[in-house]
Amino acid sequence: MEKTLALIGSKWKVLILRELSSGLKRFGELHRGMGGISQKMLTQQLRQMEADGLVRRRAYAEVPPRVEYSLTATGRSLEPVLAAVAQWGQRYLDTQGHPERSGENPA
Amino acid sequence: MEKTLALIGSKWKVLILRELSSGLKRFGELHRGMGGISQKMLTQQLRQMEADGLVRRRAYAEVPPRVEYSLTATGRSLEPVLAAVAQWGQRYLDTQGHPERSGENPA
DNA sequence: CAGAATCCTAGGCGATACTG
DNA sequence: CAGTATCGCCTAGGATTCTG
Repeated sequence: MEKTLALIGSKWKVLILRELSSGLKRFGELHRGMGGISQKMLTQQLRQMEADGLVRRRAYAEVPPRVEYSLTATGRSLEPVLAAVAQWGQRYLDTQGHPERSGENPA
Repeated sequence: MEKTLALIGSKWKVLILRELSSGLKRFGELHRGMGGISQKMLTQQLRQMEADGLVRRRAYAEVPPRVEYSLTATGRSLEPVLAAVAQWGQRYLDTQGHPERSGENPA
């Protein structure tokens, strides 16, 4: 539980997961794909996720460097969980948008 | 999704949720129940969760102050989600065996 | 292009003291 | 007992620069 949170508890990790769930991507692609993250952060998060076995990194020793990232099986196995979280969030926002008078605030 | 993480993304919130899932508790009880949290943090987290509609706070204007916390329906609705997360984590630890990630918490 | 190294700042969070 | 207010450390994380 706390372990899981440590693995994906940051917003960046979740965003990376989402980006990569649509398939393999290069570093710059990833970087551009999710505005607002510094490349330092991106690199750092990716490294951790790689160490945690969620992401696979494939580097090609070419002159213009090319590094591709993709989800491992473990990483993909998170999708249902994230979906559950997302669904709950959706419902939460929904509920909060339609407040029902059920006598919520007693005395 | 990000919204949900904002609501429960911290380890403390999750622990509070767990504590309260076993029923209503007083402040000090909560405080003792989950070692390692400062009362400032506890208060702060509780206030946020209250504002987010996850927790209900009931204060009694008595001479020895008594404040009781419990989960709202919304808070309880998180349980399945948290269970899913916990289950995934359990499986992860199982699969990975003993995942010792370096740089996590150097003693 | 991908990333490592450096610098620097806001603020998260713990510890402590005070109050009703 | 259940907070609030204050101080101060520490590190997360952004911006910038350099390299292969």
